[in-house]
Amino acid sequence: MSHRSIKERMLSAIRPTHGDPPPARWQQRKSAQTRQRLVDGGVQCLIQRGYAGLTTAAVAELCEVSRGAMHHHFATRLELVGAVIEHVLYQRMHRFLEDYFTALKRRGEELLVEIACESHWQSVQTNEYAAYLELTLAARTDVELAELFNPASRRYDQIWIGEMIEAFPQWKAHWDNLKLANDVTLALHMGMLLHRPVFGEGERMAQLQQVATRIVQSLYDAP
Amino acid sequence: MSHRSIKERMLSAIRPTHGDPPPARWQQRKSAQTRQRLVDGGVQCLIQRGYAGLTTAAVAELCEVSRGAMHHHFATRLELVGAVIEHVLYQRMHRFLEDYFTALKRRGEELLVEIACESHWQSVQTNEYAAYLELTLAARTDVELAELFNPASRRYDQIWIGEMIEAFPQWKAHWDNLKLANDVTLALHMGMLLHRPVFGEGERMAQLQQVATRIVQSLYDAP
DNA sequence: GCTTTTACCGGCAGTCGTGCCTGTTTTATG
DNA sequence: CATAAAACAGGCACGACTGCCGGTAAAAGC
Repeated sequence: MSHRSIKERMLSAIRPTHGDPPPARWQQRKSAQTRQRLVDGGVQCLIQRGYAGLTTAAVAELCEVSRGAMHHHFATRLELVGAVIEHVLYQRMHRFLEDYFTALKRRGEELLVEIACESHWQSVQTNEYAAYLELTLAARTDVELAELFNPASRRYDQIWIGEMIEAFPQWKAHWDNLKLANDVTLALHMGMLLHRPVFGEGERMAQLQQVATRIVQSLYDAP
Repeated sequence: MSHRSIKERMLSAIRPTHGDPPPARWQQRKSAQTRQRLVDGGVQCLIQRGYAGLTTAAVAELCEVSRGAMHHHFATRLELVGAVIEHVLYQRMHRFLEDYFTALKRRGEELLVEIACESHWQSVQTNEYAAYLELTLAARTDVELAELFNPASRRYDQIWIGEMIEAFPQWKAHWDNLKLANDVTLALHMGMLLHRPVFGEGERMAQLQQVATRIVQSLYDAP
């Protein structure tokens, strides 16, 4: 299976399911466009001001949309949050796959482990991931959000795991190692990101990234 | 240097600096007591409802203290937050050292690496750490908090690094490895904790903890 | 062409958190 | 005992956010 089709399949599995039929009418097109603007605005708020700052008023102002229109598209704050969650999860996967396959094509498959680790560390430092992180963190103390986000997050994980073997056929022999390497990378990179204010961005962080790569490599080489 | 004195020195370096002179008068004692109750209440709020839920009203109600008394001890919300930060950092170190030295004494020094990794993973799952985590996360998007918390957090890191070599004299030969092992553990455990809603608490997490220990052990054995 | 639907507007009441302020009680001081 | 200084109580005004509702203009349906 080609890179392109793997990527497409993974993305379509996580794609937001709002207006699947392509909007034919003018009005619907404009509506969908406004809706998307609002979701993007929600993501922006999330990144810049955190989940607590993701407020209907702030989003409306940021998007230059009236509060009435806001309410028309998303009757309640949580409804907007739901759309933001879907969008963020989609964007996160999109961003990683984009980077990963581009780098893979450019640098060659023999550097697979190194490229995967680097791409993931890069993807963790994007705005898309910042939004995802913010939701993860807020869901720890906000039960309403948790009920909405955690199932979505687990579903993301399941899709990811399920498709990973397609993207990394080299690992087929030691499937458990791949899963473990994945989990280590996810956890370690999130921890590294959150420790940035303490660790800084210099040598200390570079060494950690080196360790991350070494672990994955050893799991790749091991039986 | 004995375990006890190392522990005392580390703790005194991070101890909250409010009423250093021991309160002699009745009134001052009661005042300090109420203040401490409020700080504890703030930590509770932080754990249960997140940083956004750490509100003066909530703390006052939780502690059964009037809003007036609240204002008397902490004129502004941020003032309370400052006290909470100091207390949380102190408690975090206290909790880890308590667990670590207890386990070390009980199970013997030859299991040092294993004990240290386990103790840290345990310490990460406590309420004290949950409060620390909540502050770390909130500081990402709240500039006011960041200005207060990040310096304190860095100071904690410096004290920790500086004293670590006293607590682990076996590592003196490869000081860099100790620091790296420490950083890996910090980052990985935080990431693991945050991935708990996705990873669950079963085999998947246990394997990660095993990897963490293995990394530290290999850094310990390596030159 | 007329009606219905749809997208959008702006205001209103209710809730909550904050900071401040004026009293009241209790303890220390001379 | 008088006075000052604390610890503490509770009310008030302000601002922010939420959810909802009546109204308008444009597009869709018949």
